[in-house]
Amino acid sequence: MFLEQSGSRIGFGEEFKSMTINLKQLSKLLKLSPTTVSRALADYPDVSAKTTARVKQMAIQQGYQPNPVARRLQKGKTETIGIVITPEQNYFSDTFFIDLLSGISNQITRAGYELILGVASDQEHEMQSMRRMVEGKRVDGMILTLIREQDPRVGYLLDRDFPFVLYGRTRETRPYAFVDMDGKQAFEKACTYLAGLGHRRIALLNGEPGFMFPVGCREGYESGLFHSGLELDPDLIKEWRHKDPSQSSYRWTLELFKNDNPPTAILFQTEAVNGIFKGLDELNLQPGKDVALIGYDDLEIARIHRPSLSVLRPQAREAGQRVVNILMEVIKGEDPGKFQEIHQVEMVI
Amino acid sequence: MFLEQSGSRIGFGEEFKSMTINLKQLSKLLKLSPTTVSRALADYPDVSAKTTARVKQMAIQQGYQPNPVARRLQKGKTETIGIVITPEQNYFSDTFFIDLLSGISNQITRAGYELILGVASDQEHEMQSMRRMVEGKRVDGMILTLIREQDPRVGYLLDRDFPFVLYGRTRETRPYAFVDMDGKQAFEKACTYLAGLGHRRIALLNGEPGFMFPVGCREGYESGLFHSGLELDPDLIKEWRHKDPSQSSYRWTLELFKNDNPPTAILFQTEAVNGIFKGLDELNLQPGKDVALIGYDDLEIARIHRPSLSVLRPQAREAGQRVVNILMEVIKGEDPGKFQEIHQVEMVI
DNA sequence: ACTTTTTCCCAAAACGTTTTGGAAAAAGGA
DNA sequence: TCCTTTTTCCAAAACGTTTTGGGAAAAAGT
Repeated sequence: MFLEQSGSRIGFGEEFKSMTINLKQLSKLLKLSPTTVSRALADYPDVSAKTTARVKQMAIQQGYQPNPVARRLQKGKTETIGIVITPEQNYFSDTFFIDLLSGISNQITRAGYELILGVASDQEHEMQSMRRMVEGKRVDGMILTLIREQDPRVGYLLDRDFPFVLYGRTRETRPYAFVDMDGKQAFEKACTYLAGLGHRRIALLNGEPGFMFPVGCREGYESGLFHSGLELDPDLIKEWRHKDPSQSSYRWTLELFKNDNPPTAILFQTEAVNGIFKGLDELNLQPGKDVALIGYDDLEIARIHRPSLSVLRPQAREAGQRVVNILMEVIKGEDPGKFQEIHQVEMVI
Repeated sequence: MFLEQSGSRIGFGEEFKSMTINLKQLSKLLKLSPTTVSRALADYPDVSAKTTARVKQMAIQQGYQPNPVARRLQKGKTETIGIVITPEQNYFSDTFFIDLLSGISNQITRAGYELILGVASDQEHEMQSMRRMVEGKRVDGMILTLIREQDPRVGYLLDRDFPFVLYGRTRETRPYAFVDMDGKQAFEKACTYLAGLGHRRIALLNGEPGFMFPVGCREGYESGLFHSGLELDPDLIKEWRHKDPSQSSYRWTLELFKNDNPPTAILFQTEAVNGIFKGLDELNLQPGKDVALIGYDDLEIARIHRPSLSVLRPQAREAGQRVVNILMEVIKGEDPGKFQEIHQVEMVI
């Protein structure tokens, strides 16, 4: 008996392949019209509770899954969201971006949507990839990250009234939806904290101008200095370049300590971390001991250097989920201007 | 005159939105049947050269793009490839994975296909995400990365004869398509190189068992030792864990130097790099000077520590392109067993 | 001039859903 | 009993392509 049962496993592969049941086939099995079956599965009230139950049971038993392509055609939606990333900018230097992506992806799946990914080597290809998605009717909405102060993508999408949400902000007068981290508040908090510890020479190793995020960071830094009664010294502000974050931040670190009155603390973003460590190493300065460091992002390197390093930790996963929820509303036709969120950033000492 | 022309820019936004021309509308414009227009655009020989040209010109002028959803329904293909990544394993610690992804994405776009991305938090969700894609008829093929020795994903896909290609290898007797890096040869080369420099105590900080890649690395390491006439010392082989590559490799680094006869060189993969540096730092050992290091992957940290560090650099981008090309063949019905490629890895001193 | 071939085009069907606009049957109200 | 309302179902159309299976006109062959 038992042997026979397990013997039935022979030819299993074939069974798997035939598991793609049609709506029509399913309705034939149930002796109902495709219409009724479709409506039963969608819980329409105009099909009796009894048949609804019967239909659903059979659907499960037969492993029926509606063909998404057919549904999309009929519904006139792609049920798809697009995102384009660029490798030249070190998106992936830490868990931060993958956390964001994780939040985005999971929420999209929960909505029954798909996430399609483009990888572009530069700004031009980035635009090209996005246009393919938008003009090729491949997505219902776009998610934009790593936003520049002047970002042509935003104007492009606004011009054709195409749904999108920014992770970040840009300089644009027309209303648009975004979720942003409060870099200003984070850097202000960090700066004030360091001043409270007695630091009088606090450096900022900031991101490249042109991108929006460093703007807020600098504002927060300056505000933090001001509220702590410290003077701003332009020599303590350096900007690493996106092309080579490590190299440039390494050089700027060395530069900072050529100063007659060198810094005792450095504020920075993720991308600069390796360069700074290399620089300090070369100068025989102990991070966290000779120089206090606070970085923006849940830095792996911070974790392993714990407890010598504090971090400003954005809730990337939650932000990603919000971005998707907002995008769904915008796709439904809600006014994008209603969705402008600035999330607080936690400081972990 | 000119003023009038530029005046026509008013209401441009509306024009953009109406730019979605239909095949039917296009054919009406051309006074042709949709059939002919469709066939003209697809370069069928049974439509005259003259009309083909006329159709194409009008298509461009009107910005016509065939609706991909409709095409997919008719063709019975999704024109979509799926990939699932998991954040817990540090995919993104270096440019390596983004390079691979970049190669994959670009080649997929070139084929007119789409790449849909799943992000799974663990092995179970990884499987779940893949099943959604496969059983939900959302993709024509899958790409698998970070392969385990025993990988349930491979069995699953083989069972239902679903097209897929591995980046990596697994233990499976049935034939399947893969592109793999020759980790064995790479580590053998590196080990031999170090021995040639006079190193007699070479350590291996290897990946977690359970994954396939470290298996080859270890084979190469042992083979390299053997051919250099060096004896294998089990105390010089440590394995970092995927859960916390930095922490575990940091601890193992310290452990390695507690040895009465400590190593003078370390071989490792990307993920261990931060832990090793932290460990060496704590031991006051200069990387590249007191201890020779060779890492697998085009490590950013290696680049900034240049020239103190050598690397084994996989051609990730090219590999990604190959994976896609192979997958396309498999989708067409080619025998997957024909496509089993092992790519050489370059050593950069 | 008549047949045969070639060239060029098209109407209709199909892909698998969902939505629209009823229609039949059952129930309720007088 | 007859009319109205409610319940429950369904046929047909639609979404925008591509493919199938011709068919008419023009060109070529005899």
